[in-house]
Amino acid sequence: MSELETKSPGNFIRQIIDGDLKAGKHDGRVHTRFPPEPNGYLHIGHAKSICLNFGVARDYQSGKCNLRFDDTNPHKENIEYVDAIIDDVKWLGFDWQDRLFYASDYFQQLHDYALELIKAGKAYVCDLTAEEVRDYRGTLTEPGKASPYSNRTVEENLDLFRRMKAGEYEDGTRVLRARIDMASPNMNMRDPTLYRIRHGVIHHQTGEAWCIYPMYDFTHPISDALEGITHSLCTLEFEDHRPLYDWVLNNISIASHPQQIEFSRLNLQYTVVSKRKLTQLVDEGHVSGWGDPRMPTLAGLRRRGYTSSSIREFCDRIGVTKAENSVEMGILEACIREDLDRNAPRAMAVLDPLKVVIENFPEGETQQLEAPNHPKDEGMGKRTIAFTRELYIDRADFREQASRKYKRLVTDGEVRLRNAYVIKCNQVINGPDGEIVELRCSYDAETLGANPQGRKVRGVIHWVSAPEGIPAEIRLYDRLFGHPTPDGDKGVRSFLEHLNPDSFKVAGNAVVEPGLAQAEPGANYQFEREGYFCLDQQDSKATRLVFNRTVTLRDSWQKIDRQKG
RNA sequence: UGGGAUGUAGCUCAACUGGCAGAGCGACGGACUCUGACUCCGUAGGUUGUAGGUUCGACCCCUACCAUCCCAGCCA
Repeated sequence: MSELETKSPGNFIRQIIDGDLKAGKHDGRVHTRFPPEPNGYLHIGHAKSICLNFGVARDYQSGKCNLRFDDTNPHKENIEYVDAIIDDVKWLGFDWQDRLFYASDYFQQLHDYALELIKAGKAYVCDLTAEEVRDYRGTLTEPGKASPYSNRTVEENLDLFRRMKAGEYEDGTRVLRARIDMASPNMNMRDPTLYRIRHGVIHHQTGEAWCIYPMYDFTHPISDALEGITHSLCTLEFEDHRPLYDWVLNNISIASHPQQIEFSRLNLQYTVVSKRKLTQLVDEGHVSGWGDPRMPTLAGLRRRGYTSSSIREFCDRIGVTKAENSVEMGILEACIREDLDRNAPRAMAVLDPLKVVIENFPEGETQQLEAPNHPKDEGMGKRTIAFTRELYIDRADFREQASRKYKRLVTDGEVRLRNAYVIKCNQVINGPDGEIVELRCSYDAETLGANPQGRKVRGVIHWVSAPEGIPAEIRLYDRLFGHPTPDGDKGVRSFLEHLNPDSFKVAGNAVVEPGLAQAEPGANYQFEREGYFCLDQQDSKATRLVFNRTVTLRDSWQKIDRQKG
């Protein structure tokens, strides 16, 4: 039953690889890499890339996938992110074996290749300020003009670059640039920056060994080549960078030449999948952190109760193409529901308790009833639940009067208590404000595991024993944004305006069945008729159980209510 | 008004590379049910962005147009 051994569906990238294999390219090897920058937590969009890269490696004979941190900008990067990313990729179910790398592992080699370019007259040290560089670059419709420093001699460039490295110059005073074509219609080819100076930052891997740091466009192709990557998969915005990727490899003495292939990033409705925006949500305190259960981060989804296999399944279902996309949240939800319906044990929890007194059940007595942990999987075993004279049902499961569509308890009506007896509501007790505070009911002792004689009971509701049940806090999460594309709405100043104020609610007076005291942190349950929940890994304590709602059950009554009421 | 890409069902993707346009999710209707869940059965939904062209035959090839996305960081 290991999903990891199941092949992912085909896509255009796998077709390219198939073709390459048939043509005998790359000595018949397939080697990919997942190259995160450790400047934030991984999100569901990264999961798409991880599943693609590691999935390809898994599905091809002797395929390999490296985990490589693209850590060339110490300003934004952080060891905390490195650790979190490692955890997340592992959790997602993938293994890079002994191939954990850092672009910073190659700083010396990168530097030496830069020297090669300088010696070949293909790179130069430029003294222009950042603004001047921008001016010289031209615009989308006008060509740029050559930097006044682009004609320095090789010797001068070598000397200047050596001194850059030696720390003789301040940040921003000089850069190393490739000499390509200032008139190229592709902006990336207008003498792109290769190295910049960064003093006073401590790199999480290399410490203070370097004060010059290579740019992505220089680092990435070389790192790929050094690792023997065959197919370098990245997102669409790097399409324009491919000529530069190839230029770098074609102009240095490196034999290997991986093939860059671009695919479209994931967009998920009712959330944002952009590290910048997620960082903003965290920094400005709109969420409790990167692992907030409402975040589309892997850490957030995990805490919310999503399983890694459901996320892998999601990635298989959405596919890989080059088309812009906007994936409905329903697909992700369908994946977790499918997983949890099959695998999560059932339990009962009352979120908004309303007291019920079974008048014809003896006071002080507890009857242990038996209930299956899963309605369709006997292998999951049984549990006992306590039935007592006083119990709780959910306030929403009672109405003084209702139409025939309402299949729950009404005054003078009957309803089945799940896994227990049929009860009848005889009397409604109101509080001083007219609020319903208690229901006086009677139970039919003949109805345990049997239908009542001569009459039909229209509904089944869940319940928990009042004296035996355990108080719990149940956190109800909903979509973080109230708009399908919060970052795509031009009618609003900031995507933050679409934050859903109801994305987090707490059912603080919930009561759960006694057996849940033994729940393991992170364990998934279906609370019958409510949804899927997991025991919170961080905040739940033996003295105060905390559950997170992962997702509700599919809800066909909502629309019925909408239609009728 | 430069360059690069992308348009197939509501959404995400298929279509053996020129041979009767399908699937998953969703929607709608029904059956079943001690979860308004699950499961099962059924229905709707397409001028394949548009207009031409090539061909016995075009989602696929050609031309033009339209729409959308990306690119002017010493970010990745």
